[in-house]
Amino acid sequence: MRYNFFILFFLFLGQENHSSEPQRRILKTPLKQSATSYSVLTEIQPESGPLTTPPKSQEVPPGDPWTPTANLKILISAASPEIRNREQKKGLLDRSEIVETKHCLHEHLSGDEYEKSQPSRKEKSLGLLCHKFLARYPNYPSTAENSDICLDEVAEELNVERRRIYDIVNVLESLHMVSRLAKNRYAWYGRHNLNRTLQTLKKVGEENKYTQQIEMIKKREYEFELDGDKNEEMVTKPVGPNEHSEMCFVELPGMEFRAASVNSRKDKSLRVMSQKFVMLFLVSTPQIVSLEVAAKILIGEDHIEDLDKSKFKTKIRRLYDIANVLSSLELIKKVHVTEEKGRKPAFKWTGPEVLPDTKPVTTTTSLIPSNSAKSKSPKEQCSKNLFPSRGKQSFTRHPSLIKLVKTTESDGRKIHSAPSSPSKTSTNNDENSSSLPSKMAQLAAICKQQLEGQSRELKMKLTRSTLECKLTSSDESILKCEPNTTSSCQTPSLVQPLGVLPLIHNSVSPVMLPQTHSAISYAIYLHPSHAQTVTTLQSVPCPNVTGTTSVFDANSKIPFNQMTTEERDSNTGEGDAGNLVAKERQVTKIEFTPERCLKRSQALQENSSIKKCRSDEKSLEDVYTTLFPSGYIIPLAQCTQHGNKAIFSNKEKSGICSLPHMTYSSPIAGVVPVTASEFTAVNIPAFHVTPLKFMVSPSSIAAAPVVNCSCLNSSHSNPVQNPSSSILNFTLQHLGLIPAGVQVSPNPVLQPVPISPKPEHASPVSENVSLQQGRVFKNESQITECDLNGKSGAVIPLQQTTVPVKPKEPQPVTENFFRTPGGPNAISRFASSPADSDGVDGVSRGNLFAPQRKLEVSEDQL
DNA sequence: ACCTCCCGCCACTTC
DNA sequence: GAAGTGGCGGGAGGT
Repeated sequence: MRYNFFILFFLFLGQENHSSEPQRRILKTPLKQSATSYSVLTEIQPESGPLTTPPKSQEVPPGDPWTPTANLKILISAASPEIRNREQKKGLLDRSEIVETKHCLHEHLSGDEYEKSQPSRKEKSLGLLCHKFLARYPNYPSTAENSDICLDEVAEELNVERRRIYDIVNVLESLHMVSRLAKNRYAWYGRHNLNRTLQTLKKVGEENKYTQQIEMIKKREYEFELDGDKNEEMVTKPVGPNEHSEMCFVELPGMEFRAASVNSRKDKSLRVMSQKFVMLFLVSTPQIVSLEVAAKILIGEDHIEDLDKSKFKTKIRRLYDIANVLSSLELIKKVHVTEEKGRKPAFKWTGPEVLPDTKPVTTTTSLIPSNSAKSKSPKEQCSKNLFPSRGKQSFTRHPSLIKLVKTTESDGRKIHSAPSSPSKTSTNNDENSSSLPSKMAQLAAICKQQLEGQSRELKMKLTRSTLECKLTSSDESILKCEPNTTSSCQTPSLVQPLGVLPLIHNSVSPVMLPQTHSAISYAIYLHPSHAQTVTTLQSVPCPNVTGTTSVFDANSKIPFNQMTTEERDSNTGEGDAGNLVAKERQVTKIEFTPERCLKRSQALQENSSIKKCRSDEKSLEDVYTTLFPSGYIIPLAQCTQHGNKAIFSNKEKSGICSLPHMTYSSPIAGVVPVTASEFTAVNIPAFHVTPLKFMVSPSSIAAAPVVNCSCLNSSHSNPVQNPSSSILNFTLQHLGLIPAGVQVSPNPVLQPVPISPKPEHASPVSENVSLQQGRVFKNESQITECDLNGKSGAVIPLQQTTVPVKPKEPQPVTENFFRTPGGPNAISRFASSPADSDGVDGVSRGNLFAPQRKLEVSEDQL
């Protein structure tokens, strides 16, 4: 009997692989293209070897799924339903025969054998089941094909409970790959709608500020690490403006749910979770999301009070379910991020790059986060203005409202809906890869526009605007809120509601304080964790990311540090352009005022052992350099060339840019008071991975353009060339600060030993990382140069907050930052140590204040 | 011990 | 009331 199975299985394989047309016609539902089927089957039966020799189950060591016995198991579990299906239709077998076959199998095998012949747990996984499910249908079904899915049929053919099919279908539904037609029946759309859906999800995710939420969660995790159990509630506490939001299912026009039952459970359903999960990937850079963060965000959005462990576990379970299906769709891939805490499961987006939707009307969802309308902060007001035309903010998902609108639109849209017009959607994202040249051109244009606009703007408002605000100049939509942003940046009295504030900061942002309090200009560096990092790997706040967003376009580059090589590779081309707009937008949302910093600091650190914050403005005056729990106030005048020199030389010594492993330091910093002299004295290995953010005094005009050149940097095609240097010169020339043809050395000090990306190249880190890092350091150099040139601009290590700075006077707070291996004393040791030959150590040592998390991303087979 | 996630109970919804 | 859906969490297989 077992032989019969193998024979039938081969028949099955042959049919699948060749996928003959007659065969397709026989089936009620369209078969997937042979390629896919083949891959699926390959997975099911990969190189199993001599199938002609039926294995004896006893001889096979258990546990190896690809042993002969495993083949048998697979045969039974996977092939049998298919065989039955096909043979049924061919009239060779009927159901009774199948049953009989199974029965015979059972009889022929002993209890133990039969037990072993049963598919293992793995072979019954949802992922594999989903593979089989997907193999039944074409990616892009034609309209001629009958794409109805009968759940009963499928369940029977796949030999699973219908319950499992629901799991799959629900996720597919969230991507609009299927839609429910009626009881027990679904329509298969394949991937026709996928790109639209992803675009929409990305947009909604951005609007929902998932990036910031991720950021906050990571920050809180870090704080939790620092402060122990005390802050547990903070760690799990939902964050962001969406605390009270119940984001609902995002629908596409023409894809509305037809069953009320579905609608009634939408809010909790796997569908919504799935969409949110996908959103997290789409708004993250790199597109890696850990289950933990995802679960927290999803929980946070539901109910703040339901933060017990069981809820969390349940969420994780559901996320696994979703992830399995998404993995089968090849949209995500399982990876692991390794940090100090240990190895954490995460998933990496491997689906199509999702470009910002340029045609909002066609992809506008009928749903928006319900909280949108609730926001009243200036920030939210500003945010509202970003999407005035869409009117989405005015909607909440009320079924009656939505249905009213949809019913009128639906029919018409359905006519044009993707399922019936594959060619239309096929031009979308799936072909994104082919649009790279245009993307690059677009990117270049954007950068150019930015540069020009910024230069102009800089001259006019140099002393008034933050660099971040200026960066927005190229973003049309952001411009609308610029007055707000600008004024808020300058108006210390403008205090952001605490609940919203943390989410506003996408990056550590230097803020120019009006020199009303003292003659000293201050740069305030907010907590890096609010920076754009978001994207990043689970609970691995990356200083690079957090610190540089607005200045060095860290969004697009720093995250590279955290990417796997594969990811970096895939991102280099398409990612930058695609993410640029979003990144810029995020950058422009930064609003800082001293009070905000203080308030925010208070809020964030309230339960923290880090209580260093001087939360009155007086401190700004009285304290040379005032410590902020989440940032620094650094008198620019004190950030002397001297200090920078020390830093740079140190970096130089330490082989700075080396970042061989996926090792990242935490962005969390800023709790250590740092004076200029301290900076000077400190050796900062952390600079290895710490992008700089620098402050520009009103009189300094050279630095700002450099800052604004981040986009240029990002588009720079030559990773070896020092982009910052070129940009610096270009900018200076552009601004008329130096005559054309004159080249300014970024850093005379370092000139003899140009900061070379070589160390980075030597490392496993990709060129992107190297470029990024090289750029960062060059920027530092540039800043130094400006300072040297007598401009009062100063370079302030942004994440230097994460820099190992040993406080002159021991403060309790700082203790928290010396938990990293080596302890407080290690600072001096590290400081005095020569360049770290290995970038990893350098990084680790450098981040004495940060949760020294060694982050490694490994990819697993799901 | 922890990670994964299958499995099926059972509440809710629809027919 | 039966059938369809799907939330949910126990607990077992896998690592």
